[in-house]
Amino acid sequence: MPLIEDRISSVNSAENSAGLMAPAKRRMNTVERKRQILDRAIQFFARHGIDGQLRNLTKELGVTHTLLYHYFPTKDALIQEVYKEVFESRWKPEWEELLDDEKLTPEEKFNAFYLDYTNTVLTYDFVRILIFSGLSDHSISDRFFELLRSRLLPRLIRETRKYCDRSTTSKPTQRELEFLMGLHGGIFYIGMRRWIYGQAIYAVESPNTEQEIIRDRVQSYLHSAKSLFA
Amino acid sequence: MPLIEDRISSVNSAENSAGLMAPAKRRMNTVERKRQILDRAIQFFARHGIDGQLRNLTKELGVTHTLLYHYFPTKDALIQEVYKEVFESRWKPEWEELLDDEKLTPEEKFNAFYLDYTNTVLTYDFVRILIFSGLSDHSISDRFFELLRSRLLPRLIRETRKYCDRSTTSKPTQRELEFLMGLHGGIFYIGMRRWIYGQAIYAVESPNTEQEIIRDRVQSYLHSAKSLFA
DNA sequence: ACCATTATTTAACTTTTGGTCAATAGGTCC
DNA sequence: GGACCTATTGACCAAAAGTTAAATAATGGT
Repeated sequence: MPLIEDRISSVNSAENSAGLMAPAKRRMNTVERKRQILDRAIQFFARHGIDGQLRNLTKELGVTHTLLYHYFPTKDALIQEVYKEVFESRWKPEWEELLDDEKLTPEEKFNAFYLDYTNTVLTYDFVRILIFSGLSDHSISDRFFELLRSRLLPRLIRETRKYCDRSTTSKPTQRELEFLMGLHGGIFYIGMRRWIYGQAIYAVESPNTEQEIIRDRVQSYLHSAKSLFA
Repeated sequence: MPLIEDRISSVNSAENSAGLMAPAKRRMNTVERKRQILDRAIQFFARHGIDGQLRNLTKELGVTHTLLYHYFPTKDALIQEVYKEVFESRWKPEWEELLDDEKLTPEEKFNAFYLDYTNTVLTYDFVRILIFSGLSDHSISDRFFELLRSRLLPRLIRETRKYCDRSTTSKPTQRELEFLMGLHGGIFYIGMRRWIYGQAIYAVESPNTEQEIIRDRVQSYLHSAKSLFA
């Protein structure tokens, strides 16, 4: 199944055009090499899925596939580390602080949060790996949604209610949550279109447009919440 | 990578409990068998992805994996037919008629359309296969979005403008389209949560809830469009 | 009942691919 | 420069998985 993005320039081709001088083999120190492998593995598995072949991954690195086993006991272990890395490096605890900030209005919080969320989460690597995980063993997607559910959604609902001048004490209703998921999903869908379906979304080049898109939707969400849950 | 949904009961086990009587082997006629294979293949690849193994697929069918080659020249050909089948069987031309119906208000159209769209497109098979395709060769996702873009979006924008009492002649702006994609993506996200992330969405059992969810979002969308694009 | 047809299976081949292990060689320390 | 450490490789294995070809056995027609 050829990937559509497969214009990957064979990276290991440090092949000196002369074709004579020795490969200039370099020995890396352990931690550095492991880091390098992990970084490449993230991109690689994001692109080809977890069924991507180790030999192809290491080709990009310019080493033999057996070298992987010096750093990771098994392919699955590598993938788990990829998952862990992607997952842990993308979740920002600051989001919670932002949403709890006393000095911001609900609208400002929504805008700031979703703009940052878009730039952090809606990346090629993250979106695709999240979905690959969801399609197979759920190992990241479950963890990610659990954080979303417990840390972010309650705060977002609370801010929504604040915006509507409603009491923030009672438990969020399903209807409120679903309405919020409409906004949230609509924004996540930007990443889907961009990194799964390969659609050119204007906002890639112009952060202004992206900001405008989010602002429109947030405003719509909050405004409608007011009349829906009045 | 074990699938989380793997409680598949081995279907071929028509194994008579006695364990004695002959396998009662049946010869199917060509078209019938091909149909059967294709149907199973859709479910199978939706569940396991296009990397699912032919031997496992045919095990579900109770035949040898080599039998596939009697009906399809190669695995890839089978997958292409699966794609084609899924794609063609799910797109409803009636959607266009519905959106063109003179007797319905924009709001009625949006509600009716997205309710039907949800029930038709947001199925296990379709959502997963669409995404598997998007992750690899884009072979269905491109075609699907092209239809969406050319057949549906212009009509939805037109209805949005009608709702806002605006002229429907000029070309849709990016901002309008993006705002619409917010609604659209939010609804597609329902399918994502359900069939990719494996979240229990309330609406599965209660069509009422689902209808309510959609109605809320559509109303919000139309209402906000009025003020955004006034 | 026999024959031709073809759906289906059996056996086998090939390539791919994760994984092992002993051998090699780059780097560092003395 | 020699010795030691270990990053890196090359040869190899076994299981997995797509594919082929010949053998087998239902089925339908006469």
